[in-house]
Amino acid sequence: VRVSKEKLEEHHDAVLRAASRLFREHGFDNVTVAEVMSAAGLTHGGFYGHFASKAELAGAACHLAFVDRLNACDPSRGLSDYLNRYLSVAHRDDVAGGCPMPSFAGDIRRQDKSVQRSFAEGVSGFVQKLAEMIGKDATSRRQARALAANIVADMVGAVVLARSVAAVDRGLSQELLTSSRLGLKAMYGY
Amino acid sequence: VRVSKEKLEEHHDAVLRAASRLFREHGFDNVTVAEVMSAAGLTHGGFYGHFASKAELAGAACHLAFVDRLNACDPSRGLSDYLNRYLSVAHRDDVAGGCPMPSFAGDIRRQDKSVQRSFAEGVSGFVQKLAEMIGKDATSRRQARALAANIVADMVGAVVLARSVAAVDRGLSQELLTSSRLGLKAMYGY
DNA sequence: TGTACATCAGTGAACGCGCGTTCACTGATGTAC
DNA sequence: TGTACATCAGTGAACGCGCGTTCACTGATGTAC
Repeated sequence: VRVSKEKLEEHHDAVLRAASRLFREHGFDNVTVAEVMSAAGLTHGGFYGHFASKAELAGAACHLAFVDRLNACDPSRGLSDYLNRYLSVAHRDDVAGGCPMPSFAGDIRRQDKSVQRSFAEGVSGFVQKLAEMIGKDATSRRQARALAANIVADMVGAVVLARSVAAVDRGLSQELLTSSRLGLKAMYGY
Repeated sequence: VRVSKEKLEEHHDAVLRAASRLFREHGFDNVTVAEVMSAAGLTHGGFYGHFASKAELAGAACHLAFVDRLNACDPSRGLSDYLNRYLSVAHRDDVAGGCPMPSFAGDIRRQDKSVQRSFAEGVSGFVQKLAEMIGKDATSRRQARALAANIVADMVGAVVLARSVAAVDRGLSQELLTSSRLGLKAMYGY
């Protein structure tokens, strides 16, 4: 059932987008190739016409997740606004469409090196972007980068932990988000 | 090959200890029952004489990891010393014997409810313990708890991220640990 | 422009492999006398 | 204390099931004339 070149490209994108969301939601190893293809409206057999392996898809999906997230972020709204959204219940509960760092950080060590490189690039880029947002408020470049790295760790840790306990201890989950939100504001607002 | 009651108890403990380390190192779903039993010096068939299922083992192993960690921690050495050790390269690289929060946080959502409860209890207890360490230095109980929650998020996020990029970007991994170590000291030392 | 044919994206069955769990069996332990 | 037997912790083969990957086949696309 050959399809036109436009359809072929659409299918490729659909597979990649479906994978990016499904991998974030359930982790690389808990999503089957068949599930990704089905979410893209195709059958599993055709997968290897689009990607050489599941690992290659994982790398591409990880990269796409970071790119999407960086593009969606609007620096002009300021750091405070960004932290509020990142540490919100909405972001905690939108795992599939959320930041790839809390989703992938725990699993990435067990993935292929290429996937790990894709992830590390994303983390580095994210720290850099945050450092630039901070940098505007004076301080040296080194200090901004160090502060950014600390903020990223706090943000990611808060969301990872808030998600991990959300199903069994709603209050603790909320507390983790709120405490980091307030703590971070007190910190970078010094 | 029936064994004595003492041996039986020893075997039970050995299985639990092996599971606690292996699960922390590789994640619940990436360790087989056979591997746990083998690490305990037994064969896989005898497993169901000790535990009703792999999920039950996961819950018990998670609980044990938190208990071991809390017992090992010495509050009298102070918060600063504790942070230094938590955010060290040694702790980053000792996944099997390290804190269960960075190891389990990402996977726990996909485990049985009983395992999630065991984890949430551990997190809550950890925050509480940290709050008590902070509480000594004056401040109200509520503030101490909020500060503790933020510190925990930062610590866990830094270790999770440092581990996730360690294999492909040593410098970034180091940077994340160091930035959080310095940032946290500046914060709780205010 | 219309026709004939080669190409190849997609389909679904099948292959290997690994894992959680079960089970018949073994032989040392613990107990009843 | 010594003996006979029931118990049961541990063994290893086997069962079901799921998943990544392969492959023969299909039929629409794109191209050569």
